[in-house]
Amino acid sequence: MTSTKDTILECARDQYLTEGYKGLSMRKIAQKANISATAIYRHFSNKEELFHHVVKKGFSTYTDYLIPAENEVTPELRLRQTMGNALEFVLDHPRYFELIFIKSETKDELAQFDDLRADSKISFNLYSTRIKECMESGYLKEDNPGELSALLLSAYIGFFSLYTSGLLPRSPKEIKKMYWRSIDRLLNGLVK
Amino acid sequence: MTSTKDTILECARDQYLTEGYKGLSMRKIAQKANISATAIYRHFSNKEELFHHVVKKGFSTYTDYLIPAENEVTPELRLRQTMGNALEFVLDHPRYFELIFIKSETKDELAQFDDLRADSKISFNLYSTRIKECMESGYLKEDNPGELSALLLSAYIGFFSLYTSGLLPRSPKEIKKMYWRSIDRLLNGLVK
Amino acid sequence: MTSTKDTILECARDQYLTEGYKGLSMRKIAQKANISATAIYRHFSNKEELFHHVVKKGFSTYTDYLIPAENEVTPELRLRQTMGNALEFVLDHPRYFELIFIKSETKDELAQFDDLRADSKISFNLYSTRIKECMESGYLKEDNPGELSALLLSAYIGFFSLYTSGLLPRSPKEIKKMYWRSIDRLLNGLVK
Amino acid sequence: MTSTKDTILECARDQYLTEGYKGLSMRKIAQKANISATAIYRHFSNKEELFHHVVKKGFSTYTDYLIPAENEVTPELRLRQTMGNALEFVLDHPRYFELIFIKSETKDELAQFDDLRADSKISFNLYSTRIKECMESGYLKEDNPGELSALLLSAYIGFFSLYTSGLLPRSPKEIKKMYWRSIDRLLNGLVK
DNA sequence: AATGAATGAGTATTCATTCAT
DNA sequence: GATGAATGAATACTCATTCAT
Repeated sequence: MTSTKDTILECARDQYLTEGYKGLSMRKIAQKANISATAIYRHFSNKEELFHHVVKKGFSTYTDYLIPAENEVTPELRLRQTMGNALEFVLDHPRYFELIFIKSETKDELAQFDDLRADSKISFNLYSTRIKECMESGYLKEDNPGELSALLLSAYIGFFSLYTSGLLPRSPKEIKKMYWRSIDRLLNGLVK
Repeated sequence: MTSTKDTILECARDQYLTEGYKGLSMRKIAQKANISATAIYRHFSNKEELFHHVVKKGFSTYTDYLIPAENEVTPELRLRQTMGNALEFVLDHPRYFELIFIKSETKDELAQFDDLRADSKISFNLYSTRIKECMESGYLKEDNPGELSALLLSAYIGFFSLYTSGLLPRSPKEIKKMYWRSIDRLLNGLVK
Repeated sequence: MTSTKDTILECARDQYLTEGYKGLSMRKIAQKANISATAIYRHFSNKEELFHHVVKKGFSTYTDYLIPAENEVTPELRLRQTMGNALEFVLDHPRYFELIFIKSETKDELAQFDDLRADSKISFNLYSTRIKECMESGYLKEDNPGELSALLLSAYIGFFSLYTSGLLPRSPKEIKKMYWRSIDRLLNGLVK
Repeated sequence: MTSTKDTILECARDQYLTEGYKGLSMRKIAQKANISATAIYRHFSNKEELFHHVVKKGFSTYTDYLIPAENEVTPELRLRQTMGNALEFVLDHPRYFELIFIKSETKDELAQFDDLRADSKISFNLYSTRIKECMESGYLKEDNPGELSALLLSAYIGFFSLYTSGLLPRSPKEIKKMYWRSIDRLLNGLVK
């Protein structure tokens, strides 16, 4: 019951997620979607726009992972749950992680799109909000919340950048433990 | 007196550093090097091998930045100097930074090459060595040196990944200050 | 109150007049007419037929310029007014001029259509009529009216072919003067 | 023994001469030349440049027809021979005639190229020279030689524009006679 | 009377690579 | 060591047109 437009989008995402940007060709997408190459242009005016939608989908998927953490009962738990959800996201969708956080290949194009930059800020703000709460509740020391968010996000991105590069243990079990140990080391200097 | 091989390598590097991966075509490299496109094949069996050498050059450049930190007189200074040199590296050669740390576009190919993974480990070990020293000297708490290196490297990579994505302040002056404040926050929980 | 068919025709004409033949695509016409591309096929069986109508419109526009010259009071004045009106036509509608007189791009198709050839003859006959009058009135020497029409028309077409090619002065003022001087030179050998 | 470059050029010319501009596609040219479509790019950097060469060839062919008229013994004969050679040119190469004189389809591109405009002027100057001679020798009345050239050229272009449009007699014999009669009418008003 | 979806053939161009010289 | 010629596959994209609704 999915529309052709959605099918194209999914195929483009899969294509990107498995083959990377250079594997993202209109022809290949069409082939996967079982339509003619030109039919794509009925739904997306060009490759750029199509990819744009793929990226947007990546951001919304990421946000969908983070948001439920708001249901936890204390600021500290909300912060830790946010980090845990971010962990799940990258393990579930490593290519999406690359797409929205690494994306060196598309940075130039993305730079121009205000909506994508806005999407970027959303995750940033989710971290900020969690951190502000933790400062207000007395769990974390008073500090610049923006810079602290940047630090936490940096550690997250860098950690899984190393992971996707194959420089850290591959096993999900091990990497999860190592992730949490790293978080603890980090928070260690930030708590009151 | 540079050999043709070196000229090709330099041109490929420049091409990559200015135009990114999609600008790295044999023809364009040859044009820059003032030779015929096919002449490249005398020196490199194909594009992959050529790019491989470019990446290797990136790693050695990075290592060349880090190593002089060994001349500092105390473990703590050596650690801080290492981090400072890493900062200089990314500001001097943002494309090389991307190439060797972000490189999502080439990760698949790189994954197969043991020598590149070895190069990756070298910088890792430089961090490890600095950190071990600091533990021995009593500056840092006893901990797993490898995981601590990973954390420091993660923060570094993630921080400048955000920077090259345009999500952090652009001015070198500001970003340097913010970098050091982040390092301090990080070390804060790690020192004795 | 214009019908869709007329709207399409006008848009096709505008498109042709501003963008030339290569800009005359069904999609672009439809876009301008604010209808779907396929809706055109309700009114014209294909592109060829649509273009055919555009050309017809060009001819009738041209004829509309020429005819009022009949109101002048003497044969000589009617002849000169005809030439003056032809001048105004080409300055007002250079693309129409090309379309109906130059039209090398569509000649093959046009060659088959009797109605268009008939339209072509109309302007020819307008000239012939004027010239016959001038012979009867004694203004022009006795000669073959058809061949004289062809000569006058040739000079007209060729003159503005050079003009639209940029080989003659561009300014309307200058080109008008030059046009009349050329006419005088021509008539000089034809008058009694 | 013709080089591939020449072969391509000839095929492109033939293609244009028989199919017109819209038939001038790189693929079709390559097919005619029995090479791969991409091989063309070894010799011409793009379609525009290739077409540019075709046009140049058209101009030089035209000039090659006109120049021998210089061998005639009197100014009047040289003028008439020039006109006769121009006649032969258009009957031998009607498509070249269109290409260089009608060419509404390529006017935009040609407008930018100084060398082509220079080529255009050459034929113009050949006429001018002939006309100046005839004024000096007393065959023609004193007048503006440039404008007279334009008039003669206009008549020539317009006449054969009508001819290629099918509005004049098709038979070479008839059209030649009609051409000369028209020339005589024209010169009639210009001679002393 | 009109639409949206889709198609197949076509466009110019770029690419890494091979081969004979 | 190096070149010029050539290739086949690929690229994004446009076009006129058909068809079911």
